[in-house]
Amino acid sequence: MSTLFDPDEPTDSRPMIVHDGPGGFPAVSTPSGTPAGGPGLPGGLPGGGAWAGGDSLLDGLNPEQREAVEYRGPALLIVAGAGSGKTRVLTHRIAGLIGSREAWPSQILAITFTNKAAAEMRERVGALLGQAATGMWISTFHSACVRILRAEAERAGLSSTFTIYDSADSRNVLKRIIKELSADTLGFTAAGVSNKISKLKNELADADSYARNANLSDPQELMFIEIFRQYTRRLRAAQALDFDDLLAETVYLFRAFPATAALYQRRFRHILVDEYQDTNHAQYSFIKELTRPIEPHIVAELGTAGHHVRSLQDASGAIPGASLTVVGDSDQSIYAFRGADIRNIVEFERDYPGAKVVLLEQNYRSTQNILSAANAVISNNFDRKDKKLWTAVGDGAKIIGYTGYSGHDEAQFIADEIEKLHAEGVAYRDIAVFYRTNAQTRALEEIFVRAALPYRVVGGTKFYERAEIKDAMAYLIAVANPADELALRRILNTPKRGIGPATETQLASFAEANGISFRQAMRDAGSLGMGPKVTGAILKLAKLLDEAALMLDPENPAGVSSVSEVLGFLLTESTLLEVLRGSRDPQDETRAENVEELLAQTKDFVKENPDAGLIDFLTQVSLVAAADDLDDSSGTVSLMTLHTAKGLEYDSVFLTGIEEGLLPHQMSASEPGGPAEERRLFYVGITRARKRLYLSLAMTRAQFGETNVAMPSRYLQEIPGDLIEWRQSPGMANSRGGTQPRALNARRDGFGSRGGSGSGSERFGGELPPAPKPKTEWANRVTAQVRDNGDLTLEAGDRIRHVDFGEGRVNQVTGEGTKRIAHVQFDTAGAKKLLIKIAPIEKI
DNA sequence: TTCTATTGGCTTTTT
DNA sequence: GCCAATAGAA
Repeated sequence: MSTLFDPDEPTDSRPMIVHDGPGGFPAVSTPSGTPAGGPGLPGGLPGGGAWAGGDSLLDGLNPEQREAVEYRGPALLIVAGAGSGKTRVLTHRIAGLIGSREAWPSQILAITFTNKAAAEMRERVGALLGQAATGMWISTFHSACVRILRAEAERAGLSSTFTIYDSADSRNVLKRIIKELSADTLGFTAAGVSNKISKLKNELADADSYARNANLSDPQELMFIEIFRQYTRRLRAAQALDFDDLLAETVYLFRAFPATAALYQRRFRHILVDEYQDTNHAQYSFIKELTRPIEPHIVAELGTAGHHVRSLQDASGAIPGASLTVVGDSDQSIYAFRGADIRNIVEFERDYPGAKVVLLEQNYRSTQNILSAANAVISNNFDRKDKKLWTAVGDGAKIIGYTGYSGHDEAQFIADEIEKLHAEGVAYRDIAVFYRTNAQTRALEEIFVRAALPYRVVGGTKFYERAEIKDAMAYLIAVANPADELALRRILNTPKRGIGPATETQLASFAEANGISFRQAMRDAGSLGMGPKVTGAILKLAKLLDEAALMLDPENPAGVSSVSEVLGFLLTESTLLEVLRGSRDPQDETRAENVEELLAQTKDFVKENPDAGLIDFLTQVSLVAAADDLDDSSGTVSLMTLHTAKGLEYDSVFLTGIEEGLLPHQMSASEPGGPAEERRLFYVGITRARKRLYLSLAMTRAQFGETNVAMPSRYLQEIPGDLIEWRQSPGMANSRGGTQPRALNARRDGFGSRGGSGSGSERFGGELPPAPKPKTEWANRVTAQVRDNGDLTLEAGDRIRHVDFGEGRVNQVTGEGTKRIAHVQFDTAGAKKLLIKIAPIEKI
């Protein structure tokens, strides 16, 4: 073990202890102590010699991957097809930079889109380097920005305790503004405005810059600008930033204060960005600012301020821009709707002249059949660089296709197939079901619950979006950031304390009239002349918050309490938990459990981050994403949207709802480039599968409680027919139950009539789906009502009748209480597992 | 003020 | 077919 000098934080230079890592990191200190990156350093790794134990970083990499790991220069673009091992390349590249002593860990900034990707990268770099990984910034765009903004809050004109508003919070604020301005009469909705503002902020526009280019004679435009202004003002007043502000404010900060930017430009010498195709303009600018060279006079300033600059300077006294590595695949760009600009990656070479480009096309994930399907689909997108994924692992199983009569029938097929796979030894955790819209989960969940299939929905209504969690969090936010009016209003009458909207308005106008904060107005409620009961309630709440704030005050002689202690105090004193527990609404029981879960989470947080405070906890919660809480070790099938599936992989993948109107989605049709983006989405879904891929659709789809006819997706015919084995093709599904006359359908030309290769005529049975009549004869019709069989007892040998599957014999009963499962051999429908409590069955 | 009943509006994807 | 917002009654 030895002590190395490391120019760690931009504001101070602390020595750092480097331990011998398990990988045998050589703890040899360089007396000069400056492996500072940048030009002038010898390229390449010192012959793998930096790696004890002889296992070179390059072992097991193909030539292109090696090149991507070894290349040294100002800019590198790695075009990485799906499953081509890009995370491996990135982590090895980072490990190489550090292992060869070209860079200190603290000089590395690796950016990903999700916390999960960041965690995985951190873990893998850690495995390669051991403890030496400490000090690196491996984080998402958003958390990197939060970190910078909190550190530089004063410069940015913010409180370092600023709150982060999620989209629901923003919409709440907008809703109030729209109501106050009566903008709803002009057709403004909170969601619509929120979208537009978000788009503008992603383009680094604000209300003023937008107003400059707007047509001011248009009342709609004028109103929008007014809403935008008010919104900005209110967030400022509440010391709050929305998601888009985090990026934009950081860029503004860097542009306004070159010396502040220089701190980070000096520190981060190697910047790596994952999923570059999904960057929007703000994110692009953030990276652009960070890689900007530092001018000599600012370098001199830094030097005088005691920052370590000498070894970084070039002949002119400037510090050259950091080296930038970006990884991406324009075929996997699926966030254009959120402002992602594919040009960022397409024009990278023009943007960073002299950039090196490495192409990774060998796929290590999927079988050739899956890749062929993916290639075939994506090749229909013109204006793309041709790129063909290939693999050495062989064809593998065919893609399985299935057309259900309804969404429930489709779900039943999936449940059955999953059980089959499981019986063959595929673990549940290696199976995933993808869909385009969250609404599709309903049918899947209904069937999965009945089939007693262990599953979990990734994303969807997230834990932290639940009302009761937001309530509890609002208490914490109100303590951390007293300026946050939104949080205060939220908890004002939760739990019910008799403070209605009338009182709320009174408080707000009192605050405005006297130029005090809402919180102060609450403290002064006594002088408002309201009823004693209401006044008392307000004062009690204000006192509670003040007491909680005191618990966190570093000046408090009683010592500083932890986040969990404060939350526990707030929950008890506010009686929030007590009220939920005592409620007669059965759902409140779950809500109470959720709040208790939150409390448990704060305890874990405190344990894992002993030095972190309330603000750190709130930040972490604000930035967790859907895919982040994905627990790989859990033995459950994962359900998620195609969007959250990006970056993940599973042995067996079910792509559901491959129908017109769903994929491509109705809404995308009107947008320019919409259908192409939807195709990429389909491509992303296909390429998640390692061994088995299932494509399923339904002939009718319930939507808004009405069943509508669904047509096979146009993308389906782009897959060569011989790659798919149809268990039930759209044509077969259609001809079920005899030959009824077929309705001519608009999409006829797409299917069957086109001469496909080989099995072309097989593909959809040659004909198109008719408009199916909602008949009860369909298999697996599921009634929406939740059945309750009460304490129906079954045991092996019993015969039962199932609404859909007919009669069968119970082979075995497993599980306990409400989770008892009957394993039934049906006479005609085969073997099924059923959850006894709710399955539509009766004993005979 | 709070609880209940009814309506209306809605669904694309998310850091 | 669900949720949230609204209106009306206690």
